[in-house]
Amino acid sequence: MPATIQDVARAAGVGRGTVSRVLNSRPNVDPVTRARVLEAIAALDFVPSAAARRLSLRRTQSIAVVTLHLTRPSVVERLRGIESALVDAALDMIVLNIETVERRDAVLRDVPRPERFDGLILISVAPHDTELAQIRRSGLPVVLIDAHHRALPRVVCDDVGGGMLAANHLLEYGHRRFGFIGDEPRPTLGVPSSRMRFRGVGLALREHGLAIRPEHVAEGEHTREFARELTETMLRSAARPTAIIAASDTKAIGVLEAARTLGIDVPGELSVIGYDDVEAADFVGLTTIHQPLAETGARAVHRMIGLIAGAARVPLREVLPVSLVERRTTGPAPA
Amino acid sequence: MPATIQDVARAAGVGRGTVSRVLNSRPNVDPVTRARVLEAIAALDFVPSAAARRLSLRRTQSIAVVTLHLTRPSVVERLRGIESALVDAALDMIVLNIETVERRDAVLRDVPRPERFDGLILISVAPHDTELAQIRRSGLPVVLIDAHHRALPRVVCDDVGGGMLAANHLLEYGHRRFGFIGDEPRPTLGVPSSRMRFRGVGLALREHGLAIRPEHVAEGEHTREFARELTETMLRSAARPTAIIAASDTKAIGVLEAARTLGIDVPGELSVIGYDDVEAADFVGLTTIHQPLAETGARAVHRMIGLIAGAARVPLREVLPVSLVERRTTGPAPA
DNA sequence: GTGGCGTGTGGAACCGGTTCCACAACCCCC
DNA sequence: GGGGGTTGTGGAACCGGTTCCACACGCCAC
Repeated sequence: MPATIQDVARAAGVGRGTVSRVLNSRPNVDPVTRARVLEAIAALDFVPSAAARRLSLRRTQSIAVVTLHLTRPSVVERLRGIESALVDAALDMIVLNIETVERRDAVLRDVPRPERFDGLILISVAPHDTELAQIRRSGLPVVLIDAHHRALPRVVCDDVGGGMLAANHLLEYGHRRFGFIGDEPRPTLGVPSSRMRFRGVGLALREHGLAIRPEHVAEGEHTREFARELTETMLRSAARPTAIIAASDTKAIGVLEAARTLGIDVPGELSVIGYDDVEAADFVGLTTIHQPLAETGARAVHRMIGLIAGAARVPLREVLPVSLVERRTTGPAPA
Repeated sequence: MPATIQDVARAAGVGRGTVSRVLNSRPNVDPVTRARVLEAIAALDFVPSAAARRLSLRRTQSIAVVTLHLTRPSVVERLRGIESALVDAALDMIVLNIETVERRDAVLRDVPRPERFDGLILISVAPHDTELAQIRRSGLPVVLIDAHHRALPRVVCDDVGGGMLAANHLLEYGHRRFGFIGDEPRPTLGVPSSRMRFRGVGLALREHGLAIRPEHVAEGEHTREFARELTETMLRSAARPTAIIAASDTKAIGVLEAARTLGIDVPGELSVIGYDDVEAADFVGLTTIHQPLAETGARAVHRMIGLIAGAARVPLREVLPVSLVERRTTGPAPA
């Protein structure tokens, strides 16, 4: 049976209020008294009850983190950044994972409860307007990661910039005909970062008076197999692209497989760029866009702590820069 | 400001005790009264405060999950199984990640606190004896996953069986000279599952009157590069093995790289088997051992729920079977 | 009619903290 | 030496649930 604040008070011969003041290092405690209380705390191996604290303070000391597809490497990496930052702040991290639309709706309905959490961090999930209204009513601070909502603080990586980076890298190699393999343009779950990367590519090309042909844009399910199929048809077309930008490494690997089965040499006849820099990208030798994923998590936690402390919600949007990692799947355009 | 049980009691014209009885569907409540209370609950959109509940019940409704290397795919997959099972049981999952020895010790010191958690699930972490004593004193139920401790309930995959499975597969292909690439035999963090897989390999070979040569066993750090280096020296030896079993897919991919740089054909001249069946194994075409990872998580949660309800700690050890996934890196032994 | 029992109910006490109020002790100054 | 301010402290009230006790009421049996 763990000791309570009352036990400590008795042992130190003081009142409960005084022990509480010592615990929270409040002023107006005589140094001698403080020492006696600390001694009693040590002697009894007293640790304040989180439950009682929460009830009394009406703060839970815990943050709900809602993830979409927990098992994706990019999500886990973000989670790691969040966990580490939350530990430093002595906040508990409660993870809620979403894999289906039903669960998404259930989670977003149940989560805005001030008596359960002090704040919400949503990864790749943006609330609908009715959900937002409910969150607002609950008074809970929210920070989005890798998601967009005009009215909520969010930490994102520069998807448009990443698309431009990829395109410019290929343009420098002299490529003129580009292909793009992306996610479904209107995902039922999650956020269209794929679309923003595509926009970045388009912007970079336009600066050179170029454009990507509609038949060289293929969007669909986030699997390797699907990407391979899409790529195979694209590469069989007459004026096939000399460079393909994929919205994820998983897709890029599908692209590489398609090239292999068609006997197209990479990077001799075709350059390929991925996105995410997952572990697999390294050993496949895939050129890709690297994002500071763990850092997005850490930044989001800092924003959250600020919001809990009452800071303003500005700047709403925090954008972290991405970088290009060149490996062995990109090279000069074929003559 | 959310409604409290007092508000409901007033609205329904009953006492707080009655509302509580209705909430917890206790007997001895008049159906008419019950209906009136439920009506009031609905009208006020009342949700009981978790904090107050916890304090009063002296139960936290949350489970601490301690992970070693959260970002490894196998760990995340287990976590997914745990999360899903905990949600079904209306328990919160609080994740604590370990990356360093210091943090390991800090987490194991802080975590056995009954006022914070109702139970502990440790993934790939086993407590020392002094830590175990402290956990025992706290009275918290513990379940280990992928970890061994003679006195604690645990859910593991059949590592020895997995090793045997791999070896038997290669024996059927006529291989006689085997190599093994494993983790450090005495890891500072974590559990020597690598060693148990090695034991399985040894057992299977012995049944055929074979043994693995000491110079064909290389153990070290869990990285691809390291595995590649170890393999290169092993493959340069005179009577090099015709089949290599790696204790993880990451290592196996290092093995494949080594073979490629030395110009050794896989599976023509060398067969390679990994362990884990991570996503990358699929697109590399790696033959590997598949483990029911998410299921270990779910099983652990069920054990935990049983323990919380007061079930006995037997059976202490629960072993889940593994299976072999044959892809393109194994084949008949060279003549 | 009355004693005994079961059922439904209100309300006090409790879980273990925090906060606020009241008050004592002391210092200082006029 | 009395009024006013500061400092340190104890203790009550509170956070919002659960649980237990006491009691009212109805029913049945003797």
